[in-house]
Amino acid sequence: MKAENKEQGKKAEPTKSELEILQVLWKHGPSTVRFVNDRLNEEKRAVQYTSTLKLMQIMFEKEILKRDESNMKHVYSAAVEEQKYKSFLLDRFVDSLYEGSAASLMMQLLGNKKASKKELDEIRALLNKLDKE
Amino acid sequence: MKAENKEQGKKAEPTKSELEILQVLWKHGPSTVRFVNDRLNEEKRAVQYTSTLKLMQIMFEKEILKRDESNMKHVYSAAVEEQKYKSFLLDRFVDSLYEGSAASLMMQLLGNKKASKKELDEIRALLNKLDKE
DNA sequence: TTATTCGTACGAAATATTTCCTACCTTAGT
DNA sequence: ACTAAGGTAGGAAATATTTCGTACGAATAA
Repeated sequence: MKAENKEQGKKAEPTKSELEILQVLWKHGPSTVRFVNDRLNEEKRAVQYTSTLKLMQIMFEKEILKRDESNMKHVYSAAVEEQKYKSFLLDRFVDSLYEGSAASLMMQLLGNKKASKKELDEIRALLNKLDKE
Repeated sequence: MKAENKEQGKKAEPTKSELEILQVLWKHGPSTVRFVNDRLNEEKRAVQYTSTLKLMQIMFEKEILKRDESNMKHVYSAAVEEQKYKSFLLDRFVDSLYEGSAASLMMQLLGNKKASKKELDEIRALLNKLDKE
């Protein structure tokens, strides 16, 4: 983290660990460190309580998380909106890998056959909807 | 980098900087460090020659890059295939942000209106093609 | 009241990534 | 032969990220 970011509280690139924490908070809503840590240990990997705490404190300083300090058990929540944030990450991903062409990315996804028939139908429906607008 | 990875030459997560170098090599084919460094300075940001050199040497050790040492000017190339590698990164991206649902990602992309009419048509064509299979 | 439990804060270490300095070698030009 | 230009290698430092140990305060049970 550059000093610039720390001081101005700019949104920085989330690291893998930070993203894991965000996912827990988006999924379960405002949570204590203990809760988040438990979820990480259950769903991801072994990690000490204070490691999770520290990371969440850092994310709070970076303004990626908010927290309610009125109780001893601080309750954290994502300061960034899930959809907006994912859009942002997605755009950056598309830019860095596909030079900004969303279609290229989709082609690749479709080519990967990662989507089920039902999903394909949903996509087609959405395409048609976009067409009419 | 874990010792494990260094010793076994496993493919590790590419960092932002590493990805930039890969992009240059994918785009221009086998290149010298000088060439890659020039492209980075032109297209991305100021960076010293030896920084690029070092990074490419590290990537070589990690087996992300290959190199031809028969001449004094080593010629580097990507050891990973562009499409395969991007697929791999894309899958990981989908897994980490959309719990593996490619359709969710596409919905979001389409919702973002990042695709032009022409691109949408291409996508529809691909969808139809997949349907017939 | 006392001890145990559970919380936060903070510092430091471990790990990873990125950058640059310096040494030295080879090639090309004079 | 000598010098300049440009190459590689490798170490060290700077920066970033992640993890954990320790200190200590607040709540709770005995």
